[in-house]
Amino acid sequence: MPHPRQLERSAIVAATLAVLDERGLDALSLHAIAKHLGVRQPALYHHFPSKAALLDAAAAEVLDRRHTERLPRDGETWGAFLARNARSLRAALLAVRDGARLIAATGPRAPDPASTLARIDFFAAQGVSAADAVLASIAVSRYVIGCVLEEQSAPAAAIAAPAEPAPETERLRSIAADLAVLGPDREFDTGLEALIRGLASA
Amino acid sequence: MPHPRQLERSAIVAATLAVLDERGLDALSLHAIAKHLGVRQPALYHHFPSKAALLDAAAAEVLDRRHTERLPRDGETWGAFLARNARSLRAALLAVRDGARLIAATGPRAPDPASTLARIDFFAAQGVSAADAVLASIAVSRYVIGCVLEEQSAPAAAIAAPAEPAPETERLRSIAADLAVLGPDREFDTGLEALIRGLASA
DNA sequence: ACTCGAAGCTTATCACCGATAAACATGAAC
DNA sequence: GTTCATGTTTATCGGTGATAAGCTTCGAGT
Repeated sequence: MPHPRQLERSAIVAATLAVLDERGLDALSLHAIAKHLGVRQPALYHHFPSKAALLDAAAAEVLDRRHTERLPRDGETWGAFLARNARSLRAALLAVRDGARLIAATGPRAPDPASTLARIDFFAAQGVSAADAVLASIAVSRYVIGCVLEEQSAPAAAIAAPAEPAPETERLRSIAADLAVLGPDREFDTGLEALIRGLASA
Repeated sequence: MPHPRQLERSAIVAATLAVLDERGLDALSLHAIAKHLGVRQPALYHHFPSKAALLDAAAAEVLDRRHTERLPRDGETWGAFLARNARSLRAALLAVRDGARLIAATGPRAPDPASTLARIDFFAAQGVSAADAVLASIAVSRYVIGCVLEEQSAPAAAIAAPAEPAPETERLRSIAADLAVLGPDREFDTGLEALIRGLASA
């Protein structure tokens, strides 16, 4: 290594996430990332072959760092595990600006085979077939991504505010207000718990 | 209207969807759309204030045109309606290349108040509160978007194919193969039916 | 019927993006 | 001390969304 290597992959990924939090995914440019590192833009290409590869690494970093609840615990029901796993994934995506879009934009992540098999065995020990276990896991993760995608996209203005206050819309406003007090967490949990409950009664 | 107006909003939207199907969302440029219309790129700005507005219109067009099953039928249970609605939404998104990403990229769509209230009344007639009705609808639509997003993003290579065929991975391959024969529709329906079943047993 | 104004297109151009090529610097290996 | 690969730089390319200014054509007003 002939150079003091002032640039490390991990530093670039960290800078990427910092700029992402500042500017959002749409305004995330290699120029901005390089500037954040005190470096010129083409320097990044010595560590990542393309912007897409850099975003891939950033997405993986978010999941590795924050999506911690990935393994089942002893004595846990598979439903409880799926719920815990889902909430962990959601928290990870919410922790970064445009986190869901970031994960969706990058290619499909491949969980390491060992933990996948551990999951399958964990389900099998409770009488769930491998196919059903994978189907349930997929359904839950897709629900989570769909939820966070909308949570981060919408400006939290539940139902659109129309120009003139017709009597109908007043009723909608009131319903939207009822929804708003529940909060996004409750909103998410309602669907999550329903999904898992339904998977259990298959 | 002083000019023969060779360009109509609807024609522009149609061209946008055509180019989208040819090139995909990432390669969708105003230049390509204009070329498809036999027109120069800045001409589009006389009909849409920005590319985002054009994509908004295109997304709305997809939903208006293809997501047809939006209203409940007489005598239908709310679960059956939600399932029919969800499958219609999924079909609409799948009908266009990158359909889910298109819908996700554009702002939140506001369904017209009348049909929203009709939905709520339909749920109410079966003893479901307005808040629960909206929560259920939101959960289902988010699940659908999450599903189609992954269906259109993944190259259908269920679980990643590793380089060396370790004994573990062979088991995974076999499970993945079992999953693949079920097909994406069955995969989607499994989660959808579970979600609705769970919502019903709240 | 002639003008006039504006709609709708054009050409020209801008700043910015991701990406590549080539030149330059630095430090380790011998 | 020379060599050379590594990692940076500057310069540049094609393409993007967007804006400005000019030209053409029609419809409206008198």
